[in-house]
Amino acid sequence: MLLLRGREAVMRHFRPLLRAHGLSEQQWRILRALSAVDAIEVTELAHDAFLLGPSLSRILRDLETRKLLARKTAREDQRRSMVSITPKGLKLIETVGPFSEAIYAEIARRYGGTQLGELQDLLRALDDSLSAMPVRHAAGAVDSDADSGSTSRGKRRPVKRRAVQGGR
Amino acid sequence: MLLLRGREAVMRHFRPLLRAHGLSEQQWRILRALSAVDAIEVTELAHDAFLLGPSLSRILRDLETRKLLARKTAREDQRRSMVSITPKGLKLIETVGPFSEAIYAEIARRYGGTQLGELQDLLRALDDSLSAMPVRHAAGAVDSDADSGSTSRGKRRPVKRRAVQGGR
DNA sequence: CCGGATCATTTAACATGTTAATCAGTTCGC
DNA sequence: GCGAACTGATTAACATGTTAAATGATCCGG
Repeated sequence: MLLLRGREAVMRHFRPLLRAHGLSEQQWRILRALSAVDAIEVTELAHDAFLLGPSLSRILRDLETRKLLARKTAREDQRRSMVSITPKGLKLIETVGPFSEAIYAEIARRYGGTQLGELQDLLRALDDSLSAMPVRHAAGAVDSDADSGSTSRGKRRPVKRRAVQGGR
Repeated sequence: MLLLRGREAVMRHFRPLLRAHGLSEQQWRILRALSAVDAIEVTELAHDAFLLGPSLSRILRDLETRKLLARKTAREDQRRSMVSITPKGLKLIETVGPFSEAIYAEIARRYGGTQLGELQDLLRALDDSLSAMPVRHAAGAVDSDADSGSTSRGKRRPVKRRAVQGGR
């Protein structure tokens, strides 16, 4: 909960800037990630921008339409699609970047550089600790009621398919 | 970004448990908040569970249908709606709670109680620092292109209505 | 009173999060 | 080579996030 509140407290200061340039946080993360490389696969980009495939897929479609990035399928493996930022996208980054950095600097100034560094260290350590921790699968949970509602989660009708993925 | 990753690292361990009992994170936060009070107004609940009104409104509708909570409009002010948890909701909390606490304890054990405490302190301090910081409104941004896309944000057509709300 | 302002909540509309399913391209065993 | 299995990306379906608008109730100044 504190993590959620902390993130919101930070983003509250960046959102107006991004919004004024027609960007969402996610779109900004994508363009930033792209600006650091020449070209990148979609899966790798999803990792870098911390987005799930479906979200990324939709946003790429939009940003491609807006000509902020370009895609071309890799020649050696036609499943892969290589994404790269366009000059127009780069220009946008260069326009917004300084303002973003100014906000970041102001946050660091208010919060204190030392604390900010400590916080980052602790967050990285948290990530490391928990990535090594196995996820418990809640065996034996009963869930006697999850289907009595009208729009609750987990209500998709099970399609009764085998768990394997072959047979497309 | 680190805040986002940190939160995801934590929630990854809770989600399977909640899911097995037919609950989303948000629904869990709502029930937890309700279990701590007798009855509460929607706006106050939104604050406690850190949700925006519209999200809360939808989820309340669902949880009410599932009989995990109940609503009744306040007699002194019919705009206000008082929300309270039902016995069924309480029972669910009591069922899931111990497992949730076990997961939390395991996280604390792996990460270290001292670090966890420090992290919490730093997050609270961050929240405090930034809540006192004014939000800059990005005056002068040009946004020459935000409307060239097909599904980008901020593209709702302005309805050209007066800003006042009277006249019903 | 009464009509405009304000307040609490919900609805609307669209973007994103999330899981499952689909689709197309590739790999591998035979 | 060919078909089953696998992989990368997208689509589908639904929940939630987010901003604006609508709705109904209360307040308040004349």
